[in-house]
Amino acid sequence: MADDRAPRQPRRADARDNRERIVRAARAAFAEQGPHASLNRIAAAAGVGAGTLYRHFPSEQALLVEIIRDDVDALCATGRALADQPDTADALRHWLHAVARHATAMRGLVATHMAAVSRPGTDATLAACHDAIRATGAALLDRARQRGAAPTTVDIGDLLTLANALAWASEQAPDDPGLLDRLLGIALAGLDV
Amino acid sequence: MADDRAPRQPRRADARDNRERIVRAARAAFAEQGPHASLNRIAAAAGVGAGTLYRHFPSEQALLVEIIRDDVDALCATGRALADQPDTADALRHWLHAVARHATAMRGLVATHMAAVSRPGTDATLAACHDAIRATGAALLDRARQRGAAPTTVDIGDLLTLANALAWASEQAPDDPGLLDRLLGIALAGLDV
DNA sequence: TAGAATACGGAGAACCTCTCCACTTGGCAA
DNA sequence: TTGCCAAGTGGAGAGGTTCTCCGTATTCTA
Repeated sequence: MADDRAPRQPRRADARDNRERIVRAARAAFAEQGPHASLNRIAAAAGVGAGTLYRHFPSEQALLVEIIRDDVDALCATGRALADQPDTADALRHWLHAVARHATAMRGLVATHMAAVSRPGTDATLAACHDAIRATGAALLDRARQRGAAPTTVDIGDLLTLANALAWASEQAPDDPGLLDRLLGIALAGLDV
Repeated sequence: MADDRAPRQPRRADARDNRERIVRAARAAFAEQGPHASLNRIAAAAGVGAGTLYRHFPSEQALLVEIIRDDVDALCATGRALADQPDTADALRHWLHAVARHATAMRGLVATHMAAVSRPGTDATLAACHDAIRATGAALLDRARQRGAAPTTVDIGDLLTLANALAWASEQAPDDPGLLDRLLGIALAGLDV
């Protein structure tokens, strides 16, 4: 099994450069070919050897984490902005849509994320991303609840899992671009009691 | 790409025997190790060579189809039985639960199924399974609609996709056995308008 | 500028799926 | 019963994958 402790910031300038090129190549490859993009090919595209790629990112998961970190920040910012909206249920619904859309932005990311979160030994950065999303969602859900706009029994973790599941489903049917919105529409219909 | 036309019923007794042993080994392997169970190992466990496995089942998908066919029949029977129930919305809900539970019975099956259905060149038997499930669900949905117990805009295909998506999500979190029911509860809350 | 710390890269180990084809065997016609 | 041949077998191997190892090269620091 791969050792997930790799230096986050290489000391040498050339290494930082390589790391950056690998991330760029990986972003392109994952977006284009999905989760099964070959790490060997990514290394070649970045102009480095396989050993170098694995030195920087000991696993596919580590690479994905690097790629999604920025997106998560944006998602949390969106959530904070929505917290000012008067219609609390609508804000929550909007945000769950955003979460699902974010999840589908990079094919195969949802599955990796979901699989990782529910398993021990998860990458610390990934766990932090997950916590940030969860906290943002919890704030929106609490606010909706204070206005009686959401059943008190619903858990924010479940809502996020739901959004991710629907994102995954819509990934499976790339020919049906409207699917994600339709599924979210059905699933969240019961949210504003 | 594999040629999916393999003889459904071998002429020779020894071949039928081998085929059966392969299916048994595959069922055990998929249930235990999930979708990534090695076909080589399955062949070895069945006591046949890799070539023999591939002669009977040209792809992993073909093997899975063999395994789920019986389950699909049972699912459709359940659907027909539910058609007599007075509470039409509840019947539909019950059946979607059954679909989701069926989907989680064999780890990794959902993903393979979903991926296959939305792609051209799908195995004919798998397509038939899918059609049977869809028809059963459509009957239940129509009946619910006639009593005004479901929004007229909801499509049975979307409901099935939803059920499969939630099944997939619950597969990702094997430590949380109640997840599937909770997610279905949230997602179907808006169904009895 | 020299030495030490750091990073590189590609050969190769160990897996995977799937194909090919020389060989074996079961079932049927005589 | 026997012998033929279509049907079936199995494992070597092609070509892919992930990931490791370690001799070599480069950068940083004192």
